[in-house]
Amino acid sequence: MEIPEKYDANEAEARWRERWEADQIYAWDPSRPREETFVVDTPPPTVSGELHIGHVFSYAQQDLIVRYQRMLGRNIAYPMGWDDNGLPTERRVQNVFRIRPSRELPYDPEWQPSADRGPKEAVEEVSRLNFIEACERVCEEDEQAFEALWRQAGLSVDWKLGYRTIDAHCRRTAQLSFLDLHERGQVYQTLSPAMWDADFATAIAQAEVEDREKPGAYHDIRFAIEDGGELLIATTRPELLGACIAVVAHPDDERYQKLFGKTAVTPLFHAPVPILPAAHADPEKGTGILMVCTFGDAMDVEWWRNSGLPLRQLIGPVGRIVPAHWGEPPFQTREPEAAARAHAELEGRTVKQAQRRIVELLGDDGSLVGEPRPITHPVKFYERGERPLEYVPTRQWFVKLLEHKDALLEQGRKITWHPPHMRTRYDNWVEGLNQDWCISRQRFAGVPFPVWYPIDEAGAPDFERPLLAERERLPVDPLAEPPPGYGPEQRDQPGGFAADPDVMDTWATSSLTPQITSHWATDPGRHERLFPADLRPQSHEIIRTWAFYTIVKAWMHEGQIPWHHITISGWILDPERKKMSKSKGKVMTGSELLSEHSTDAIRYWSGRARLGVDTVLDPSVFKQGRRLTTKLFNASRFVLGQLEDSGADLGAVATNEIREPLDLAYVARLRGLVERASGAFERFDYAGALQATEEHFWEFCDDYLELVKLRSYAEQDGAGRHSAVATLLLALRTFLRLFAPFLPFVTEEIWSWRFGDGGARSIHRESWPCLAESDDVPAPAQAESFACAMEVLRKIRQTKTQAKRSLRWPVERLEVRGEAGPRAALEAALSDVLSAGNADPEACKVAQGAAPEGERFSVCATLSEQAD
RNA sequence: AGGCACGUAGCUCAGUGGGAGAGCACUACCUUGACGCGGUAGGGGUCGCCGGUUCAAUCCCGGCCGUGCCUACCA
Repeated sequence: MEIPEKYDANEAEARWRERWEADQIYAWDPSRPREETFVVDTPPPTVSGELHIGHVFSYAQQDLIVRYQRMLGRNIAYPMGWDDNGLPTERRVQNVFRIRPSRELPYDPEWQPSADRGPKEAVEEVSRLNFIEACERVCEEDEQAFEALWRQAGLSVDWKLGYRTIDAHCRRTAQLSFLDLHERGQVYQTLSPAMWDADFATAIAQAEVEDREKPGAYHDIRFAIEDGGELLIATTRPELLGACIAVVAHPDDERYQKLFGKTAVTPLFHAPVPILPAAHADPEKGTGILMVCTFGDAMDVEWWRNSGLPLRQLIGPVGRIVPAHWGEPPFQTREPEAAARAHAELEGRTVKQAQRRIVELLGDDGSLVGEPRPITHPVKFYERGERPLEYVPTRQWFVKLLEHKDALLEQGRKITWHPPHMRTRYDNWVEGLNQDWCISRQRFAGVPFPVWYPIDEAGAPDFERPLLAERERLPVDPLAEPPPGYGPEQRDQPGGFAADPDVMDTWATSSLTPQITSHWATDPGRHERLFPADLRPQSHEIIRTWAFYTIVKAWMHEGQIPWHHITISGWILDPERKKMSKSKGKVMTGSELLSEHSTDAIRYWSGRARLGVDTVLDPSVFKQGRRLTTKLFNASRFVLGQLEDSGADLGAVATNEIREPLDLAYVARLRGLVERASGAFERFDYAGALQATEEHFWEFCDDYLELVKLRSYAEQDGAGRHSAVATLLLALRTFLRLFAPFLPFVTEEIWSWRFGDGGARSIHRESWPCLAESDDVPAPAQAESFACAMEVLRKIRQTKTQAKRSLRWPVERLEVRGEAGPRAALEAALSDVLSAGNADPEACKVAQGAAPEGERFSVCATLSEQAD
């Protein structure tokens, strides 16, 4: 095969991508047994339209491990899924098309989403199904972009194993999971205050909550005490005054002890509320006495639950103040009319607006003492939300977690974490759980609950007796299909049924990715072969969601761990050390960087980064990768060129012809590399393998190649030449395969020239280098020959550089002094040293003598007056 | 506030109980018989600070400082 002079990475990479796809070299073979299989539980990226280099970085790291395993001969099951459920998708669709879903509107088959509607036009309301269609359309476009990126990045995915979390198979799996957990008593429904995002108007789970430091202010508000006197409440949420159900202070707080049992009266609303001791009141904070509202925070919820006091819900599902009938329970008041007047001022306002207004009212009323005192404090947000969470009493489905903490910690310990300290994050999360998993979302684009409720003759749904779908009929859409035993005309009729209107948390589906790939729901035989998976690669911020929930599900359904190993990638940081996905301004897309620097160079950069370690985006590392690629190309060209140019039959040289002392010593080094790189990969330490390989490769080029260059193309076709060529070929075959996971394109290109039969045998299906390949090469008598030869050659080079001569400049006379041991090792390889240094063998003297501290030889090279 | 991790050359990062390293950047030189998308040589670091263990500490232990993340913190 013709060996090109220059390497055109973009051309070669495009060519090999097509070839690999055509040859299906990454296909999983369903006929091979479990023990030969390596199953990857690949992260299904959230199809949200953002494509940045951070994605490429972490997915490339998985691919390194996968490619190593493939070269060990494993049958790889490496799927790629898309997570197109959930709020990120809905939000994008809402913004792109400027539409809002409505539960009331009927489906309009003519309607088409259009991104061209200008920002000035009103937001359009569309039916649930039209909205879902728009979501699917956006996802499909994004999925194509992602797939193109993954292909460009050289991921060795078997695309036939792909899935989308909204496809029928995934919906069936998620619904089956729900039914199974229901049967096992691990899910329950309850009507209680749930953490609520007002913009999305849905409940969310603890795992999706994050704290943000926000400015706020203490407002000191005067409450009357019914027997006379008053107290001062400090609150950051004056707008919840109407929701106040009690006033509490610490039981040991002497300032307030005498008030316990009395009744306070709120300003504006004149509501009588008990003054009670409560352990959670901190005497140091605010005024030491606080109002309990329904609901200001999690503490309020917990305290209310145990108090038996009424629920005065003020904040509605869209984050505005709802109507209230002051004077009627639960809104007891001493002055109904005044309370109603105050409430009218707030009703319909958002929380923020209501706060501003009530502060004015309290000021006018004389109940606000002094000016608000600004503070910053942590406020809980839905991680993708923009308004602080509220607590809204609603009916939600939960998966039991709190009673299983110990078991879940135990499951975590059965999994090998890479790096190990990442398990601590899992442990911290499990230990800190304070709620069960809320899995229902009051949204649209997601997997519906396979549940209906019977409606009694009075028209009220009976939530205690849910009607569950039959397993064989999954997936179902309860909003479109009737439950077993009912007809469609009975929907929402007395004596009929009502569908559960909610969809599941996106994690309720993505926590099943191992079972989705294994076809747990439909194919027990395949499940047996693919579950548990071997590897879960992911990033650290979703340990508490994806890793955690996946462990939960595998344990609840089958008492199993979902995978044996979990690898945690670090983040890519921009030059300001911010996470790439959060970078502001212009960020180069992954595709741009791959084209500019070549995929191999970008993968090299990924491979350099250790698991779990955040990495700054540094183009100098791309450059290093590019340089390595070029060097590999050129060195290979030289080695294989020896075979091409030769009149002699060097194509048949074999390892058993390796006899020269220098070559034997070099093969010994190469064997050390194979052991080191393989050991590193076995520990999932691809970066260690790359580092070892790269170091050895540069040594191979700069030192070994230079030493044997002349011998390898010596005029006479002798044993020395055969030994050199055989060693070069062994080394090249070894390096190419050691680099193949990192640099899949250039290694394949080179492999195809001679070893791969023009690409018919892909390097990616060759076997990983092993010691047996060089077992017929005897151990060197002088193991130090290579090191000694290099030391002398370096000193000759040094002399020439200092004399500002080229490296081929002839050496007229060479004197080497050293001890007997090193001398013997050197002399075994002396002829190679002399030819590499262009020194006259007749004028070379090696003798007994002292060497400088820490070195073996003292070398004196006298350069010729003139070049040859 | 607790936990985990990190702090090594100007930058990005390896590393080990005994010699401080790589790439980039920088300096000088080499016009190359695989490679100028190259090569050779070189300058540059009290390995965050303070203690301890040890014959010996950048590495092990303790404390401190700084950075990042995880968890907690809404009156």
